[in-house]
Amino acid sequence: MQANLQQDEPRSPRYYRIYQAMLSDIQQGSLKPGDVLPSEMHIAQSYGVAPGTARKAIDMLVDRGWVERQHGKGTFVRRADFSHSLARFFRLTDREGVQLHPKSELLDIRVVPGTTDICHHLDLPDDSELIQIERVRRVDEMPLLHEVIYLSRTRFQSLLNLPPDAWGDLLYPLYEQVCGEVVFRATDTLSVGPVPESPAHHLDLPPGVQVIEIARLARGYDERPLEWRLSRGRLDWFHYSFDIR
Amino acid sequence: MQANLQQDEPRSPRYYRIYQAMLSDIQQGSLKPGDVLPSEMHIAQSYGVAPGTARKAIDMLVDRGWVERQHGKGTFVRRADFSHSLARFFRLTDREGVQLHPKSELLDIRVVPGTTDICHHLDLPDDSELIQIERVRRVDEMPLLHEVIYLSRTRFQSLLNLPPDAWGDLLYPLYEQVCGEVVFRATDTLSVGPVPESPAHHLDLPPGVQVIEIARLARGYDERPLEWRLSRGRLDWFHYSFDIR
DNA sequence: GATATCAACTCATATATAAGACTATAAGTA
DNA sequence: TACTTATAGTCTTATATATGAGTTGATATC
Repeated sequence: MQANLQQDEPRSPRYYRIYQAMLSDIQQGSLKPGDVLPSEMHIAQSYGVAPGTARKAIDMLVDRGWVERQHGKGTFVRRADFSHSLARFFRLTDREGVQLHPKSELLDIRVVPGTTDICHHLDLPDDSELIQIERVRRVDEMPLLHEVIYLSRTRFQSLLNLPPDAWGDLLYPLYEQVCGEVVFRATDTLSVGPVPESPAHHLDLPPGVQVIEIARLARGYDERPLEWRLSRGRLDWFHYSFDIR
Repeated sequence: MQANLQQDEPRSPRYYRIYQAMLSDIQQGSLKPGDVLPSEMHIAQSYGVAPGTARKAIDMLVDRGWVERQHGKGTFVRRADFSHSLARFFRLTDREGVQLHPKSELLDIRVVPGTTDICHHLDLPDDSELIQIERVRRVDEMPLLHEVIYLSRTRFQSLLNLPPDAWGDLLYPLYEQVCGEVVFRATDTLSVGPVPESPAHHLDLPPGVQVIEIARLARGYDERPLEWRLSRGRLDWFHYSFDIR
């Protein structure tokens, strides 16, 4: 798991080199989500540094969202949670303020030849075969979002053999259980454009009206792109807040 | 500036109480943007703690954006910079990739009776008088954004006497120089809606078409609301990206 | 006068150590 | 059995100290 510190880089602080070494352990998969790290004392001893130095390296991993500390128990590789990601865009609470979880309906799954730009997003050769998944997300039977999802066929092959009742509301846990691919972070890009006919139909909208477009590129622990998706939703439900300083 | 630590709260760490004390100095204005903090050694001595404890308190201020360290010089109260805030929403680079800065045209400034919701945003009594400013932001003469800005009349009175040529492209430096009010952070809320007639005219759009709406609440160092503004812009130029994990 | 050196101050990195607080398990007791 | 207590392991807070590195201004030298 750990090795002695290389002194290849001329002068970077010890805590930074330890941070890089532990990050590499996580990215290469020798430490998986949920795994416990060695204790701070063990880390310090195995790298031959003082406890404070090891702790500062762990601080960096915590700040960047790679691991979580639990007082009295240990430090664990963090599993990202995207289960509330739609709540950023839509008011998903009932009259009592309780969180509502959108339901998912699988419309279609098939293998398609990848377009140039999607393959480019996914770091794949231009003509790679992709798995295309079409879904509708609903709250109280009201259609909220139409999603088209693209995955590398070679990495997600086993999704194709999945029985229909195995598809839950969330995809990322499925990716992990069925394909062993774990999403660590994602980049969402918002824009607005006219809705094509098929999404319009599932959203109960006339084709061509403006909808919010949420393009997402999801990446694994090794930063490699795993999934690209385009979600479209009604504008009148949409809002998004964020702080700047 | 500093005082001995109160032990009012039964058990919070020393570094946290020092953080709170220094934050209070900033929020109350005894430390202003650009001011240098006492050195880490001085802070440690004046609070009677070890240097590492004082440094951890400063770490918290740095992490939260209140101060900035400069190696060899000191630690300074940070001045927030909103001059590139539009670049988050629109591609503001020319063909060589150089940043373009939108120009501002002042359309109107007047005193208006505040509506209930705007006064509520600004933490003012329901019928307070407000200063209303109307502007257009342009890039290469192309209208990008129409802004309506609301300020408390009592706090921003001196803006009313400002000669037209004193208005630059950026408002926040003006607020500071003319009114002594400094913006520290802001919350932007994105939505989409139909454009009223007056903004439509200045954006070269037919009234009623959908536009991006950016509602901003800007706050000072003491967290009190200073400004509420509603900006509207063409949808076809708009996009916004962010990371989630 | 122009340049180089030094000294004092700053933050940055690192060590070694101690005691507190939280968790889980094992051992003891009623 | 059910409850309490001890213990070992973990992260957390805190001290005291030393050395490195960047900045600035004063001083010395050419």
